[in-house]
Amino acid sequence: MAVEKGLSGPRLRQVYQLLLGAYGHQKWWPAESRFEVMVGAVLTQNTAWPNVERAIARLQAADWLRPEPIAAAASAALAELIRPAGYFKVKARRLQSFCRFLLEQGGEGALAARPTAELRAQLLRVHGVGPETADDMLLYAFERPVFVIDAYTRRIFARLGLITSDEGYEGLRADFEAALGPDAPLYNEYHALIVRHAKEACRKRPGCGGCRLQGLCPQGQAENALASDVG
DNA sequence: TACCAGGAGAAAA
DNA sequence: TTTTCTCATGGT
Repeated sequence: MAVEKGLSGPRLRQVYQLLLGAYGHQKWWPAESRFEVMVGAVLTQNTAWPNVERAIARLQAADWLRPEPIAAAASAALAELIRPAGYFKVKARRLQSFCRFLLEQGGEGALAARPTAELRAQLLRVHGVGPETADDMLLYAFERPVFVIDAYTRRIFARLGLITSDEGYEGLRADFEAALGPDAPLYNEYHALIVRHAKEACRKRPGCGGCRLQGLCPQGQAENALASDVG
């Protein structure tokens, strides 16, 4: 199955169907509550997910997986709990900023009642919440039709020749959303499949010979297969 | 031992 | 305004 060139709805849906056919539904985000999704979004910044899971488990064990104790904690104590996620001093400050914002705003319910654009702008004003983290929260915690552009998305779609690797975050997000139309469940599944595929391909290194979707492989070794699929 | 992983903010140019 | 630097653990 060849993937057509250019970022358009039919082409994006073609890639989506390839991924869905290979991996099935991913049922994301891997969390038990909206708050856990938001905490995970901060902790996963530039960090592998298994390390985030350890940090979340430590928060849970301490009964700190709530905004109140995190907001009120000594930064050093919080940092020690989330140490496995890396960048623990930085992320402790970021988590506290976010939890204080959440409490000041009246909690998750109050945020959930706000229009997407307004909520996104507010999230972006919180220390430690950048575009990708805000969009993770909007899509996975608040089920808003916001497409998350992460390193995996860039790598895979650049490899396919559908985007260039240096496109800005906001422009790229707008392009994906315009091509697919507003559809939160689709964005949810699509991003989850992209991450799944990137991890799947990574496990196949070196060579990716066993990758089930060579034409979408994010690894450089599969460029020949990619070219034949896209061409 | 060296490199990379689901960023973001601050400082420097 | 844009680019570079810093943060840090754990797995491969």
